[in-house]
Amino acid sequence: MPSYIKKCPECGSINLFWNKDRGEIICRDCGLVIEDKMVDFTQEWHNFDSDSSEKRRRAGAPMTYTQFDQGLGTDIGRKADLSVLTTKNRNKFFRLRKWQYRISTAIERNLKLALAELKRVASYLKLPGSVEEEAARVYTLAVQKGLVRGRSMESVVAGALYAACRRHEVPRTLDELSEASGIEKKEIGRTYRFVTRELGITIFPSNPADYIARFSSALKLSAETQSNAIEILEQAQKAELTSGRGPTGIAAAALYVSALLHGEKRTQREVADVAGVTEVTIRNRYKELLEKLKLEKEIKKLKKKKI
DNA sequence: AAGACGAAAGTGGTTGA
DNA sequence: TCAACAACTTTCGTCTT
Repeated sequence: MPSYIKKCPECGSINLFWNKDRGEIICRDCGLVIEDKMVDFTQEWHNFDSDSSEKRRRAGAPMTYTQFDQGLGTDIGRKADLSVLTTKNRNKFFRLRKWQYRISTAIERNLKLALAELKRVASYLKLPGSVEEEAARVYTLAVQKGLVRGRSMESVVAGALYAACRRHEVPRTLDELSEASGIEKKEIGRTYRFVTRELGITIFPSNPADYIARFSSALKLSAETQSNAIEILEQAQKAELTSGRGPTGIAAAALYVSALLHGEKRTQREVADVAGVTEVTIRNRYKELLEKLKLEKEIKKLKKKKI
């Protein structure tokens, strides 16, 4: 314990605890971290939760993936009878072992960095643990296939997360991923497509209904409006208005109509912002919805009532 | 004054030769 | 590999409330 620290500046307690591994000095009474001199490379892993079991899980999952890697790869052993080999073959043997060592440590190092980044982005987006794990798995596979080469680690992480979100039906838009990871939208899209294609991951086109809940709460709309929006979406799907169109645009338009019908009017601008599309797109989808779903009457009725 | 609407031109991605 | 194409965006002017 450094001598210049005598008591906790927060509560005055002298009951201090020095965690040498972490380089922290912690007050046992109020929990304040008084000193953390040591550079802590595991920082992000702890920043976002206080729960200790969570901490362990965070550290645990990546290790299983690195173990998993060991399980797949075959180690070049040390106990072979080298005397039966020719000099040439013996040199080859040593060379191979050296290379394997280099490659496996490189992969591990990359994984550690990448998974820390993945945690950071995932918790920024408040993604559930299952998605995070899936993304970690996808990323690990990508590393093993050498898909990261020539691409930035961060963009592959973002792509893996995007894929995991889609698979678990908790889609985030590319814009959100982009904001969280600091990678350009098109770059994420590109690595996403590349990685899923190379790994043979098939992903169904995302369902507009998956977006409704999130957009709806962002706009502070009622539950009825939300469920009605989903009904509108189902009708739209039957009328084949959804194929080929951006799911976010459709979701936004359905929500916009539903809000109108429930007297919770939001401007096109507001809806467009949370959905990450433009007003124009909402207008186009909105127009189609009105035409095909016979909703004009209802809208007109509403207008008359107000006048 | 703000929102809604629509036209026109531009962008990035997919598809089919 | 390139051009055609559809969806979407941006921009801007006009109409409505």
